[in-house]
Amino acid sequence: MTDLSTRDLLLKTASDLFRRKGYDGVGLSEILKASGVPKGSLYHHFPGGKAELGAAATRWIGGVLQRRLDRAFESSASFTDGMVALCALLGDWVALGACPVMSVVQAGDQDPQLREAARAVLDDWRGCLRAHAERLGEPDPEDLAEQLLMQLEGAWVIASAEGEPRAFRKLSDFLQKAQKLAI
Amino acid sequence: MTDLSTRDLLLKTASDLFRRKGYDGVGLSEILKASGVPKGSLYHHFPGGKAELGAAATRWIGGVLQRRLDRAFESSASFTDGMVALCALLGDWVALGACPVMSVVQAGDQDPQLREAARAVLDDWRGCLRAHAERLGEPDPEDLAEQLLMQLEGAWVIASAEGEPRAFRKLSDFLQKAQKLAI
DNA sequence: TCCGCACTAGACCGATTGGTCCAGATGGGC
DNA sequence: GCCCATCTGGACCAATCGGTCTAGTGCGGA
Repeated sequence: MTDLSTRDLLLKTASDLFRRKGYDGVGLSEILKASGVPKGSLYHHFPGGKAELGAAATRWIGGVLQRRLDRAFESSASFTDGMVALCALLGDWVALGACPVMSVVQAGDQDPQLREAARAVLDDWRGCLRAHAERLGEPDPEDLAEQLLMQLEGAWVIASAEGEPRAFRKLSDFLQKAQKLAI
Repeated sequence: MTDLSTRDLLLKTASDLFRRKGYDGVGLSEILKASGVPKGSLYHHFPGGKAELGAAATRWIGGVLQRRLDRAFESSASFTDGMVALCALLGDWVALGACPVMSVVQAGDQDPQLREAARAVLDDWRGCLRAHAERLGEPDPEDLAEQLLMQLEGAWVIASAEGEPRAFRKLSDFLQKAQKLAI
């Protein structure tokens, strides 16, 4: 662990490419070329090869995004405000790629590591949403977190297919409208 | 067009495999072996190769699923009832593979046909939901369709990651709870 | 100074990829 | 009976796949 940079560079490059093209859509050679890291280094840091790299990259980018999620909610006065901020953020990032979970789930058939990494990221995000819902005084934070995770993932799929953040803007509108009705 | 069976067999086999493993996770050889169709026939029916087959298979399975969607709503007294029936159906089908849209969106980088097919399927489904919402007397069918499409896609992603239909059951519960509140 | 370990660098491997090509089978219209 | 178009069957191709292996590099501690 003396050299964080090579390992982290691989994680960042790999997760970028996986999110853009999907796990099976990216070859190791492409990751190596983009990162400038030779093959020997990859197999030194990830002896399990592509599958281990894929699982690690998924968890890594999952953690990065979760920290952004936390920040969005911490600077918001209500849960709805936090969700609106999050939608704006994810909308701006549509061009950077799809949801990291979506990028690896279908490759879970080949290697259980990948499916497990995807599950773990979803669980973390759900727990994170639940905690903020509870903190901001929402009733039934468990169900609210589940429902919003669903809507976020769905918006991400649609936005990726359309290549533009329209779906996230729509979701943002829905949430604000629902809040107005509740007041 | 004398022989529909070979072409249709290819479409069915390909969409099955693509939904299970993703577009880039399936090789042509696997499709050919599973269907028993030789390579020459594939390139006769789909001169554009894998991309054309992928786009056609996506639209084909999209149409099949839309017909099931229609049936679920036609035998329901309210929009919520239709959605609940649809959730049950999709929940039972989780093992059959992910959403066909999700299977090809990320491969849209390689070939625009695939992205366009994914968009077209989403548009069809959205239009279909909107029509049923309107027919069943829902106010603002446009937005309702959009929101439910989002939730369905999100539930599908989560259910695929978890390998079980829990997410669809949750979505079903949410919709029924929301209906009770509105009454 | 020199040893030892963590790491880099990339040549090399067999398997598989998507794609091309053509020889043959088939069948309906003349 | 013949012919042409449609379709099938599969050999063959270069390129790329993920993975292995080993020689070399550089640095920290004894």
